[in-house]
Amino acid sequence: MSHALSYAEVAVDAPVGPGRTFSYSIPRHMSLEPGQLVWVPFGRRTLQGVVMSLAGSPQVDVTRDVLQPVEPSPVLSSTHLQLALWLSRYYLCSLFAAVGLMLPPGFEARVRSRITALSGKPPDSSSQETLRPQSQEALEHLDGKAGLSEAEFVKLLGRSGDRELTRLIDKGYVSRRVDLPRPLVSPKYRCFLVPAATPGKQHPATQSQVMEIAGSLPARQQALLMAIRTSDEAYPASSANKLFGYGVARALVDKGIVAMDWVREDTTPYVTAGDTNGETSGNTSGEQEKGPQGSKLTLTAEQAGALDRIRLVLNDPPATPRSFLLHGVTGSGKTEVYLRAIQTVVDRGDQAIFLVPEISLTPQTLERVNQRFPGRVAVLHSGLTQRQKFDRWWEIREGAYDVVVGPRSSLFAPVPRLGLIVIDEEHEWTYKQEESQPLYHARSAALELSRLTGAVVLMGSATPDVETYQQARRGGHRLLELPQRIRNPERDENLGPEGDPEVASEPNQPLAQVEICDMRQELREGNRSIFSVKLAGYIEECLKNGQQTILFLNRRGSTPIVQCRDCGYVATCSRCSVSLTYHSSPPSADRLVCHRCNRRGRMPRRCRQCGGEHIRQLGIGTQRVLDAVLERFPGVRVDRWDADTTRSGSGPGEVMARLTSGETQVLVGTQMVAKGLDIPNVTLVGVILADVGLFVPDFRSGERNFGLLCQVAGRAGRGAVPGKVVIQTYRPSHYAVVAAAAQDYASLFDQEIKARYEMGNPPYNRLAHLVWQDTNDGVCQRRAATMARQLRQEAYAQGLTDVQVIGPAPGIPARLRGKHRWHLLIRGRNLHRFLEGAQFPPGCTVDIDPVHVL
DNA sequence: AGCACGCCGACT
DNA sequence: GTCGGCGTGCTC
Repeated sequence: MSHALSYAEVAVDAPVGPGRTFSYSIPRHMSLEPGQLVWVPFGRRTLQGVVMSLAGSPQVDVTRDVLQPVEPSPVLSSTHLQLALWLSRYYLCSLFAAVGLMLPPGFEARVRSRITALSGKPPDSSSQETLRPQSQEALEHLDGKAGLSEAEFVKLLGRSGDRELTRLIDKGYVSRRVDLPRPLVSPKYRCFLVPAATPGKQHPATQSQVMEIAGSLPARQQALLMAIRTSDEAYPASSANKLFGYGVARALVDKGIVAMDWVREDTTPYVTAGDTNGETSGNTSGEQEKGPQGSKLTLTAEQAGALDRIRLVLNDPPATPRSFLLHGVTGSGKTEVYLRAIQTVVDRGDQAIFLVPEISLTPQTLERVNQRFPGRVAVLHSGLTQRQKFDRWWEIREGAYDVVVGPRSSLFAPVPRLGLIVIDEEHEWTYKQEESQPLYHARSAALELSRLTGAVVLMGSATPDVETYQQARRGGHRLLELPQRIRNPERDENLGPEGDPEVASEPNQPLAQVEICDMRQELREGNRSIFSVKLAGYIEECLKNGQQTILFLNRRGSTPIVQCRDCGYVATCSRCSVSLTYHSSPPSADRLVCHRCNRRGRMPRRCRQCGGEHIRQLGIGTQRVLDAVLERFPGVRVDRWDADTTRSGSGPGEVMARLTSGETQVLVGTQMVAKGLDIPNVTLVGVILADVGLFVPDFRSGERNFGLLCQVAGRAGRGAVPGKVVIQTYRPSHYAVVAAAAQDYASLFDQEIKARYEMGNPPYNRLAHLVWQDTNDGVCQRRAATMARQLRQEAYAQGLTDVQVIGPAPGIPARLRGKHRWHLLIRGRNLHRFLEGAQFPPGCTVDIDPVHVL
């Protein structure tokens, strides 16, 4: 055989550039395969890495050996390795960071090094005097001990202890020993004893043969054999040791009479939706009866048409594109289409991944998936213990489930034959990871995974992301429209009293009646209260009829925006057309600042548009709304639900309970009340001030507010009485408000896409968002500015006229956890080619395709 | 991330 | 003169 591939290209757990691997030699008699997790030496350290590929020759002349594999066989498939490579290059993160998304939970580990004293003899005793007293003390502390962890010892050494430690090691006072930890969680096996199929190696044992052999055995072995043979269930090896003594089982195994059967322990029962419901819903009592596999429901013509088109692509592997956007109004039966598409894949022996924005908000959807595929659904969520996550991972890999349901990270579940990826509520920004590297979007990653595997992607939404919708219109996805609500709701058959957001709760139930209320007019008529005459009247009526009201306040807009109360004008940056932010404290006291390009201006005393003097910051807190309710309607039982309530005191459970029981007459809340609440007795929803949030200096604020207002409006009138919605605003003509009131996605899309085109925002350009954070504001700004200069030069040098560098500007919030933030936006048509070569310094995070640009 | 190498201010 | 600050650069 020709000399084998004796080098491994390894993605090392170090912050190195995108796609970068390091070459290691594979020692003789160690065999490695791509996808294996290994320990490798890296500089002075020992780190984990993943073997990306094997090679006949290394990248450099001198290589070091792979130390050892973490597990004997690969943990990642070649598909996942390719996906990781794509993620790393696209999102500009280290290859290991990307690979880390796909590793079995609990496998990532760092070495723990221990410091031990070297017995007595410092090589040259003259150096004894040069030791710092603190080091002397630390060394004494070490005497007679088995050693200290490196961290503890460094702490003992005091100031710049790490440097002192290397000196002590070099001089031979102490030594550092590294142990490679086993994975935090490793597979747990239980050993069972079974009668051997082939005693005496060759011939299958007949009953009499076994009895014959048994007869000649020592008494204890005979007894154990009988126990094993007569046991109804698998006989655990642990009982054998306990009851018959250690080594008895061993003897039987050695004689080939009994075999050991290692079974991976199933520590978790199959999940049912009940596991994840928590307290979010007043659930159906008792066990849900397991429905038949198929549904008795007949599909509407539209649903059937959509499903046909999906099946056509499922059955035609070369067909492209392999992605669908299912645009269906609330109640149009999208979930039924998902379920049948999944059924098609499952019937041919493949699996599906079903992504949901947030597991706790979708109990009804979970319930339906579980009913359709009883016992074949793995629900992944943050409530699982490490152990449970780990076991679930291996079960999925072994093909124990047909459907994996979960949040964005579930996309990387190791399903063996992926046929379909469903992305429910495709527009939700929880699909973008924002807190830790890689800052990936599950939708983009799913599309890449589809390219790699041929799996079909099915995205659904009532209010699609305008970028997705645009791509669908351009042929990038196949567009499926479900414009009609279905007439024959299935709630009575399949669901508990909580109903289903997909299905109208009453046949032919009308959408709530939405009214826009012009607060400028109210002011002109002398009404300075936060309630319009109309809303106040409706609340009163609602109270009188014993119905409940939800008052919604957009909290996202805690940004101090400046608005004219007479005409609704909002101060915006002339260059960026995002709203300006009012600064009251020093460096730019009483100024308006653009948080995109950092342009600054004076706070106007009069409105630029109408000359009026009622120009001021807008913003109302939940507490103020609460007080206003009590003032206007004394004695009314009013409750509050926002981030503060959730964190402290009476949790959301109590708030929910009071609302469900009908005790609460008026609920004041933020974002949290917009999603999922389904209380039939809520007949009125008031949006206190739609303008807040409409003008957050982010180009997506219009789109986002449209979605939010649509959702809020959906909270009213879910019972028998038709609902009413009042949207109060100083800008009644704003396209997002008008479109939301009419529940008209097409209109929102047309205007939004035009604005995107005019401002050069996505999808017409791609974006990268760079954020610096530092305790020192000046340092932070300087670094961002230096980088901006370099990037502009580079773009100029490469002749890329389409690349723009915007900023730096202070972030929003300008300080976060004690650190100042400055940010920079890079925009361009072919942004990726430009960013490929760029180097980003530490302290700066790069967010490709950001969903928030603040 | 660590840990080198390297170049400037305050101390034995 | 050194010790030690932390600014770039490399680790197969």
